[in-house]
Amino acid sequence: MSQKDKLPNRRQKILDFIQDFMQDNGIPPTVRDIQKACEISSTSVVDYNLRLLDRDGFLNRRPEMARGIELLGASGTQGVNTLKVPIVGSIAAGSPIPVFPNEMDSQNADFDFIEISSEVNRKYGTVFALEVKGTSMIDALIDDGDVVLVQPTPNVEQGEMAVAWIADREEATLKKFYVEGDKVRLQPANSAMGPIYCQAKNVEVRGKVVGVIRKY
Amino acid sequence: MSQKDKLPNRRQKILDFIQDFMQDNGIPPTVRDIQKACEISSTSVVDYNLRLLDRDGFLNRRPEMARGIELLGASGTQGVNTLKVPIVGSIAAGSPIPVFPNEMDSQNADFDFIEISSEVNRKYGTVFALEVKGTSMIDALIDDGDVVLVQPTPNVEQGEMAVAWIADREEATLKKFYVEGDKVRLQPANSAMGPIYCQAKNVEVRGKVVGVIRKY
DNA sequence: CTTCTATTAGAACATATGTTTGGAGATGGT
DNA sequence: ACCATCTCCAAACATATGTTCTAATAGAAG
Repeated sequence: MSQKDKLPNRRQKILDFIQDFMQDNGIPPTVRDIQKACEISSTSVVDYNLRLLDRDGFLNRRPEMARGIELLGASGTQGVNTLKVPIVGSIAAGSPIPVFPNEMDSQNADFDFIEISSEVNRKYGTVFALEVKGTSMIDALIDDGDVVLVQPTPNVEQGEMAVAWIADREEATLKKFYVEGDKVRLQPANSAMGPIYCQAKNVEVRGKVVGVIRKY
Repeated sequence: MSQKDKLPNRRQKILDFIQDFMQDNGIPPTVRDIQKACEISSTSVVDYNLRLLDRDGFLNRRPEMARGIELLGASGTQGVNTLKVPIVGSIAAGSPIPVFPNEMDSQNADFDFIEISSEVNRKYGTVFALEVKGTSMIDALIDDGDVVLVQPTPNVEQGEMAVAWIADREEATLKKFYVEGDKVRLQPANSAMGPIYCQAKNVEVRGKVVGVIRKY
């Protein structure tokens, strides 16, 4: 596939910050904004990393233009205030997860969509949606059939709900995420189900849950 | 009310250009961008007019910040496909409910808003939102702090979640609704709480819950 | 006609911000 | 060890961009 080699830490941090900054301020940050926020010693390092991010297609840079950073990655950086988020599939403990929306073009008719306000997009960046199958997260008040909004990010805090990919099983699950030493505990929110323990390197966090939508 | 006095030609032109520019480029223009586009002889004139536009509330300027223009008003922030629904208040078993949004004008700053997609509006008509206080509906997977979307309607099916107004108590509650003969049973979704029985004519259904939104 | 305010002008100024340069550590392969 | 490559660093550099100063012009008000 494409380069899904996890982005270098610093570059990921830069990307995340740009996204945050644009959510908060509506305009892209300057090189020096990034420098301060990511605690980078020199603007040239920022420039260097931005160039690579540009080369690898994560963003566009408009030369010699103040705040000339344009984030790429589908979901249009501006304009319309409603987004159609693909419900890329369903997820439950033990069920396989389908393709991931890295190169998803919104035209693809194979998926259902859910309309969300761009407020979500401004706040979390590109998100996708998964329909929850089963009641493994019932104690977290997430029911069968609910739709969870997932922000694709490898960074999850202790105890946050996350979509985790377990490499050797080739399956994804929705669980609360805990790092315990070099292992990872994937905790269902269902008293009838036990946690899963994995080697940390065997688990890849695909994103975290930022919202739940239920329709009656 | 405010100055409907038509905006001076030049200032209108500037506003229009800023809007167009942001539409096309995703970021605000510079003073000099405006100067060229609007054929203004000097940047100081642009600055002058921007200051007035700022003063009159058409935009915000962030001092000494490149491209620090932020359009205000209906023009920029609000899109066609998004609605702002007032969160008219909170609701819980036993709590009084505030004014109802019949003649609510969206200007009223007393309320928070939640942005929803117009899809909801198409499907259910005008809806309003209530923040849920307490855990009286916890068994229905509605937690404290969740926001429920309510469709104002007197017609509720057996067992649907509804906002009920109990006349003689002068209070509103969020409950599951059951008609039993000439009485009405208002059933909390919390095993620790018992149902309320009322005379049917004493209960007025204000609307039913059509959705739940939760943010983490 | 004065006086005041609103607006325009041109130029210079101050700094915010993108870009470049030369070099130094890492790290991995040969 | 040596070389290649990636990454980082400090400092300068160039210019993009917001801001200010002074003066001129046009109406409106008195």
